[in-house]
Amino acid sequence: MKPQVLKGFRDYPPVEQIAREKMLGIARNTAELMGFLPLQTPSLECASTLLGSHYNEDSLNELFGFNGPDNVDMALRYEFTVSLARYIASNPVLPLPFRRYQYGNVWRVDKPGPGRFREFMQFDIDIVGTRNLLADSEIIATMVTMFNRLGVDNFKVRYSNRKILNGLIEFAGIENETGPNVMRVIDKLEKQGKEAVLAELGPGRTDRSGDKIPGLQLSDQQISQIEHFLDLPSDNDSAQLDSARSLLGNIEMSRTGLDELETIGRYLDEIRVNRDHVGIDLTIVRGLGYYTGAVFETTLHDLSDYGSMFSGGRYDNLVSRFQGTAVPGVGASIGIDRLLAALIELEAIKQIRSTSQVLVTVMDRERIPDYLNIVAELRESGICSEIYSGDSGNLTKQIKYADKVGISFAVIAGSDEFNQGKITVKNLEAGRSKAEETDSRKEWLKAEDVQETIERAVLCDYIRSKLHSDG
RNA sequence: GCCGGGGUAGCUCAGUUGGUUAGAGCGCCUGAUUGUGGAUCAGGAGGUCGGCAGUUCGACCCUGCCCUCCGGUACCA
Repeated sequence: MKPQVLKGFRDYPPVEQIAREKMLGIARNTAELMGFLPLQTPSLECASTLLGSHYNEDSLNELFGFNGPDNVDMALRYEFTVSLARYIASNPVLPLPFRRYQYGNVWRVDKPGPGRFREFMQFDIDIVGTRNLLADSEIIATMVTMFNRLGVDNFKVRYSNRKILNGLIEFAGIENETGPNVMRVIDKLEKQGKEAVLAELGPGRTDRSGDKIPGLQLSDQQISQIEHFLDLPSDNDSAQLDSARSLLGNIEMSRTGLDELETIGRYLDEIRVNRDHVGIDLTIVRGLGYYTGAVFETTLHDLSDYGSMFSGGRYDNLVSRFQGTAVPGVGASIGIDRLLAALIELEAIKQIRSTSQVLVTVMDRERIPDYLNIVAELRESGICSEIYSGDSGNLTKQIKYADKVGISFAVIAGSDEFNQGKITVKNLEAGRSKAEETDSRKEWLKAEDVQETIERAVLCDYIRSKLHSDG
């Protein structure tokens, strides 16, 4: 049968997975540096837990659900927030606020697109059980710290507050149930442009492929009020606050949102977040319906077409489904694979093909015990290494293998070396650069520095020093 | 979901206005070199032309349906 992977799923080859693990390690360390606790929850949850009040045919089709063992309806999680809510509801003695991070795969039955899959990894940080804006500020500070530690410099976390726009919607006389749709449409501003957004607020539009997109049918006056808001100056934070206040200052809800933005900004200064990396952007709304306060997105200036790398916001009705009383929270989520693609593109992360640094070749099968001893010694001294474990092969084949999989050093020992208590170490990296200098095979094979025969006793020290000098 | 474009060797693609034996580059394997990678040279393997059905004396090519990939767009708890 033909080997195939499921639509929307993919393999992560070693070269990618090595980089991914490295990046995840940095993300985990940063989360713990900022005082978040690790939590893992099951991949499968009860269908009723995941869907709650949204349980209907449409939502059921959007996740991987089935009737499982013991006749239980279950589904793969599509995010972590519901599981977090369930965890909190079922652990009433949990000290609040609860600061947790969680990462892992989630699954959605979306149409796969560029960089978009049905199984993908997310990394979430949340602080639940508090309305204090210190929590919002901590989430943003963590986002900034994480990017810094990932080696990214040219980025910005932009934030706003849903209350500002909610106030405007109320003021413009837009019906409550249309509110979320307005948010959803404004969220397209960056991708589709202002004209498309205004058209969708009104009569609708036709997209590039000729498909019709229905509009929200707002009145011209309502649309122009929203347009006015979107046109507010966007340079510095205080200018944005001032102009928004003069436009919406007499709407109480908007005023509250603006005050909150100001407070968060102050906290961010005091917690020493670099001002270059955070800023207010009143056009940030986020498409999802459940945000109630702060909302934020992170873009890389060098890769703005990649979209937001890390985004989230405040939700104040998290756990009500499970225990009646709402638990407020604020959090953010990274799309790990999108970020990895970006880090590779920016060369912020090195692509390494092999975990082994040394291949111990097997030249003489009678000497296998000696070769095994050499690998053991290398490993004991902390050098990642492997013995050539192929079925057969002359030295050519073994060196070729090391070259192809990207191992830097080959240890070679035959009777010449064993009789003299020596060992030969070939530097494949050095050989790679030498190859560019000459076309003559003989010359290349003889090149200095590519290979050295040393005392057997100093093998580990020798390789360690070489690894160091290579960086 | 909707609109559009593709599927020919492991990869990137050429090709045939329907005709006998389907090609290239790269990659892969073997050897020159069984104690040494790259380059070079010599040789070699690899294809039900996405699937099924139809039209035809004859289909990789035409028609229909399906699968799948790509681009756009919608929805997204």
